[in-house]
Amino acid sequence: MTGKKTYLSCLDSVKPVRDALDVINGKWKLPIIISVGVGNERFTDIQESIPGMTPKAMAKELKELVQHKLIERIVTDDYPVKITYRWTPYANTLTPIIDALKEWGIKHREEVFKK
Amino acid sequence: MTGKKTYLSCLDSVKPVRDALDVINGKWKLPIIISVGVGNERFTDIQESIPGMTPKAMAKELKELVQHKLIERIVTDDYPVKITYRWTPYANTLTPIIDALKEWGIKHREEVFKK
DNA sequence: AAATGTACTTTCCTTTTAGAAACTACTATA
DNA sequence: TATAGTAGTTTCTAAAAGGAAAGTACATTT
Repeated sequence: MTGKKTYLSCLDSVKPVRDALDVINGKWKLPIIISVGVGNERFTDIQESIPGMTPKAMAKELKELVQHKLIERIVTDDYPVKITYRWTPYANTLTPIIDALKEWGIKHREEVFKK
Repeated sequence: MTGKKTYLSCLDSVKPVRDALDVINGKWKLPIIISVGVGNERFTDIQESIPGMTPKAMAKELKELVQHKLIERIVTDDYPVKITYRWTPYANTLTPIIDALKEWGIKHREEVFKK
């Protein structure tokens, strides 16, 4: 008898969820996306809009988001070179995730306080 | 003049999202929740249903999920003591997040391959 | 000339995290 | 008696992450 593999497969769900987490996991990526989403475009603005985030963390996370084509870095070659960050159209596909997390977070806070 | 704070506030969204991430962030927490959700109840079954997860990682993540009351640990005192893990009712509130991540993950994989 | 703003990078250092492998303790089974 | 299953823990080590502070390079403003 093959006495192994008694568990139920859940890879149909686990694999795509992990694919998603590989892109948006971490403390800062979604906050950065949110901040850019509300209209912050400059490095310093984005960074200051998220309490506790250092420029080092910003630079690293932002690079990964640009690589994943969720945010684009735009260099405007005016005399003082201006750099702005914007949502790509692809970033819009994240709104259901952001909304679900936001809603859950609000309810979870209530849940924790009422206990 | 107050020449500071040129950024737009996004804390209304960032704070709850961070509250949510504090609970479900990490590589293994949602996979574990999914695995228990489909019916895996035993430590070894859950662990083996998620490729790459070591028992050490399992034990750590599972403890945190129990602390956050998303999963309960049930000790059945039969002659060989039996330990099972189950979803709490509260875990059900995560399904919108899991669904959103799963759907996005599926589409993202298509997106990556087509390029 | 000095100070300020912008967008980062670099350094230093400490704390976490991650993975492999072995180990424990108990029970049941061959 | 030896092996296997269950639910983890322990040890070791290497890699990664995290935070504070200062630095860079260039341009504008005062």
